[in-house]
Amino acid sequence: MPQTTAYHHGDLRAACLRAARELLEEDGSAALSMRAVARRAGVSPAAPYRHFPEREALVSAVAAEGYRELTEHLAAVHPAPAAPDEIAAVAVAYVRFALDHPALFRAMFAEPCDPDNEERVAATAAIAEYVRDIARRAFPGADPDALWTSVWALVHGLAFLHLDGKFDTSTPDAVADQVRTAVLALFTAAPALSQAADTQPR
Amino acid sequence: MPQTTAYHHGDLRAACLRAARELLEEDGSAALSMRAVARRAGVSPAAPYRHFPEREALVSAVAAEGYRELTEHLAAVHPAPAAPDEIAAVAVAYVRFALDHPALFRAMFAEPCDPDNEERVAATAAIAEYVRDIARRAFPGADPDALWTSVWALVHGLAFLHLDGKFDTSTPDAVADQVRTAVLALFTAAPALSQAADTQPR
DNA sequence: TGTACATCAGTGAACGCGCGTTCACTGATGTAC
DNA sequence: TGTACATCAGTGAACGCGCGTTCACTGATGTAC
Repeated sequence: MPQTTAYHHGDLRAACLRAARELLEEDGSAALSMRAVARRAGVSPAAPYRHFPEREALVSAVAAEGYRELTEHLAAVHPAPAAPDEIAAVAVAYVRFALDHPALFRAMFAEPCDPDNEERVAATAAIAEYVRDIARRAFPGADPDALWTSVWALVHGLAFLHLDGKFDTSTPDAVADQVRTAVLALFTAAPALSQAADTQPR
Repeated sequence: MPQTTAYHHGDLRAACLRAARELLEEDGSAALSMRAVARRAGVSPAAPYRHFPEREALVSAVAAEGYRELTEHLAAVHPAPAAPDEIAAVAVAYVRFALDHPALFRAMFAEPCDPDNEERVAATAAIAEYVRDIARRAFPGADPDALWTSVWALVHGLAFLHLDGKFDTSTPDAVADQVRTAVLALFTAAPALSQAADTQPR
C-alpha cells in the first residue's frame, strides 16, 4: 500500500498490533506501551486510541492474536491428530511456538485473562476446543475432561520450563526428543488414566 | 522488636521483602516498585537502596524467597516421597502453593532468571534437586533426567493452567483430584517412559 | 458530474503521575584507647 | 568507665524520564443530492 497518504494511515490497527509484537520480541513485555507502539507505527501518541480504548485492550488483542496463531501453528502440523505420534508432533510444535515467541507466549499467559474481552475469550476458547478434540479422538470413550487436561498441562509445563531455562534448549532436537518422550509416556498410561477418572470419587 | 528506634529500622531488608510480598499479593507485580516498598516499610524512598542496589535485586530476592518457601512447603508434605501416592500429595501441594500465592508464583517464573544473582540461583537449584531426588527414588534404575522432567512439567503445567483459570479451581478438592489423577497416570507409565528414554536416539 | 457536508482518523500539545536513582546530609552505633 | 571518631543506615530533596490519557483541532474521505 505505497499510496497510503501521510495523514490517514490506512490500517493503523494492524500496524499497532505489528508494532506491539515487535516490541514484545525485542524488549519484552515492559516495552509494550501505547506510546512506544505509536512511535513505532510512525503516528502521534493519541492515534492508537482510535483503535484501542485503553492499553489493556491492546494487550488483550495481542494475546488473542497469539492464541489464534498458536492454534493455526498446531493445526498446520496436523489438523486432526489422533495417533500418539501425531499428538506428540503437535506437542512439539506447541513448545516450539513458545520458544520461538517467548515474550508473546508469556504475555498470553501472564495475567488472568480479561473475561470482558470478547476477542480474547473467543481465541482462548478456540484453542481449548482444538485441544479437547485431540483428547476425544485419542482416548475415545474415556472421560475427556480428565484426559485432555493432563495432556495440555504436560505440554504447557514443558513449554514454560523450557522457556525458563530449566531444560536443555540448545538444539531443536533436544527439545523435540524431550517433549516427545514425555507425551508418549502419558499415552501409554491412557487406560490407567481413564480408569482413575472412573473410580475418582465424584 | 518494639524498641526499634525511629531512625535505624533494625531489619529493613526483611521489612522490604515483607512489603514486596504484600504488594505482590494485593496488586500484582506491577505494584512492586522500590518506592512502594519504601512507603510500605515506612521509610524514605532511598532507604531500600542500602539493601538492594537496584530494583532487579529486590525482585530476585523475592523470587529466591519464593523458591525457598515452595521447597519447604513441599518438604513439609513429605521430605522424601517415593510411593506414587506420596508424590501425588507433593504435586497437589505444588499447585496449591501456586494458587495460594499467585503473584509470587508468577514473579518466580515470569522472567528468565538472572544468572548473576547467587541467591536466586541457589534457591532454584535447591528445588530442582528436591524434584530430581523424588524422581530418583520413584523410578530407581531409570534415566532420571527423562523422568523427573516429565513429572515436574506436568505439575508445573497444572499449576499454571489452574492459575490462568483454564481449569476448575472452585474447591480445593476439585484441584486436588485433578492433580492427583494426572500424576498417578504418569506413574503407571513409568516403565514405558524409561523404555522410551532408553531407545531414544542419543 | 459537481458540490456541501457529515463523519472519520489522525495531530500535537498538554495534564498529572509515579517511577528509578543520585546526592549531600545527619543521626545512631559500636569500637579503640 | 568515658570519650573520640569511624562507620553505617537512614533522610529528604531533587533529577529526568516515559507513561496513560484527554482535548480541541484539522485534514481526508465518502455520501446525498
